[in-house]
Amino acid sequence: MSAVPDTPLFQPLYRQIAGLITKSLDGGEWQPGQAIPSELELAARYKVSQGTVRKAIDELAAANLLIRRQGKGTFVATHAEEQSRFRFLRLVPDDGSAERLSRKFLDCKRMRPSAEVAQALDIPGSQAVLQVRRLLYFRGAPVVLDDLWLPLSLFKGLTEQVLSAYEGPLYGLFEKEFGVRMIRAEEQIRAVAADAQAAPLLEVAPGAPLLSVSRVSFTYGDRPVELRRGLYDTAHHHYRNRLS
Amino acid sequence: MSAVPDTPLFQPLYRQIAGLITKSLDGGEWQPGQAIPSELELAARYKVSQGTVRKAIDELAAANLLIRRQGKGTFVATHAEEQSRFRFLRLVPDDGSAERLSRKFLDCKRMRPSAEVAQALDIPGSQAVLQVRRLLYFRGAPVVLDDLWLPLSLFKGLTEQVLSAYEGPLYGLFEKEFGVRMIRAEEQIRAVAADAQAAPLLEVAPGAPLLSVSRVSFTYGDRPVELRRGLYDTAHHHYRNRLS
DNA sequence: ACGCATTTGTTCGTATGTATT
DNA sequence: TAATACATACGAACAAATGCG
Repeated sequence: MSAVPDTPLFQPLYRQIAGLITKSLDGGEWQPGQAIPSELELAARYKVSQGTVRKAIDELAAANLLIRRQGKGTFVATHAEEQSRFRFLRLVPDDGSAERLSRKFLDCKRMRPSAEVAQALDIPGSQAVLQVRRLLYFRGAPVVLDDLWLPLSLFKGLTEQVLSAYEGPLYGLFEKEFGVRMIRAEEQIRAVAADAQAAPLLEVAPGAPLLSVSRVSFTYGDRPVELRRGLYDTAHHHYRNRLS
Repeated sequence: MSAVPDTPLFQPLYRQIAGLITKSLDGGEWQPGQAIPSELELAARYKVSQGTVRKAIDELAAANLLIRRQGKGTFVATHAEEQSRFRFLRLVPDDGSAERLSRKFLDCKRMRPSAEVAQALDIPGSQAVLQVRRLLYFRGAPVVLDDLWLPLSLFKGLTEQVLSAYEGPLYGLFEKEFGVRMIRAEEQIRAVAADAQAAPLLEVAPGAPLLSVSRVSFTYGDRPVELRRGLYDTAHHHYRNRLS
């Protein structure tokens, strides 16, 4: 007969600390790639033991918000490093070769969001979004056609020139220039037939089977900040996934 | 100029303990669904502190080999529970409804493995395998056509009758009747066109886009024990994936 | 090349809280 | 209510990696 609240009010101390650290990350107190204070410093700051801070950091490291490096410190995760480049891009060539990929931006325009886009981004239909269309090339051949929708309020100043000028992963640009950090995403994958618009861009026959990948990316606090819809030509590549 | 061994010989104590626990799991000392000894008992058995046992169990629980339940004990993970039923089946209906699924076994025969199958299962081409073909129905409509290849040596006595008689997930049958426990899997996903064989079974037009999912499942020690190739009709369902 | 300080990683011990039976 | 088991929290000590002087 005891009341069981849906959202428990009393969290263990280490989880409260994890929440405070997350709030500091969200607030920009520590920048991506930089070290956060040492465990002993944080313990003093929050008036808890080092072990409690350790457990809080363990959680955030498991969620890929932080990266621990023995002897050096604990660092804010970043998309700007080579290591994390394939954390969100799961398409790999069938022969396992490490191809370098290039890209081309086809379009970048502001627009009113469709109902679907507005719902995915959790914004009112009256709030403008930016739509970006791009092609990814593996070894010179087009393999991925991506459409991105971004809330304009978070990405003021993003233009095709800015996109084309930046080297490196898009999420690196987002976190560096706009302070928007992607920390997780949900994808919906299905097989579709290439339509008249996509087929020539991907250089496949109309009706050819393509992988459709819809992704909503989230920042701190599970706030959606990007909707992405990709069409993958999987003739010589596949989407790799690990179940555990 | 110091030698850096590829496989470090000296592992931390908690990881050695995790290895010993895994060996006991592999050896069948504790059965799926059953509780393993308490942390204090294990600490006494291995002559280490409770904290070290905790950290070892933490690792194995994170890898879904064990499940902790406060106040009750730590249990060997099992595929026989409703909760874990969708750990390996990632296909969900677009409308989010919780449909019940049924199935039908079309075939079950022993055969020599193709080169591809033998390589995936890491067995010699001379060692026979079992091939199983089945259909999964969501709400009465065929949605998944699966082919499974299993090493005959591990699944002696598996017949279409045994398969049809068993209620519940296939991996539950495998662990209960054959002592083979799937603990992780690698999938390769692509879009393909329905061929003349698959199209009528899935009740789609020939050439219709289908999701192709190739899976290799592993048991303890990363030993592959199943190859599976599924064709999913994603007209009203999608493959759900979480990136983090 | 060496030693030292710093930081995270490992291990132990103890006490208390919470969930289950 | 009591016993058991996992969960939380603190403290201490040493190991291992790193970087600096």
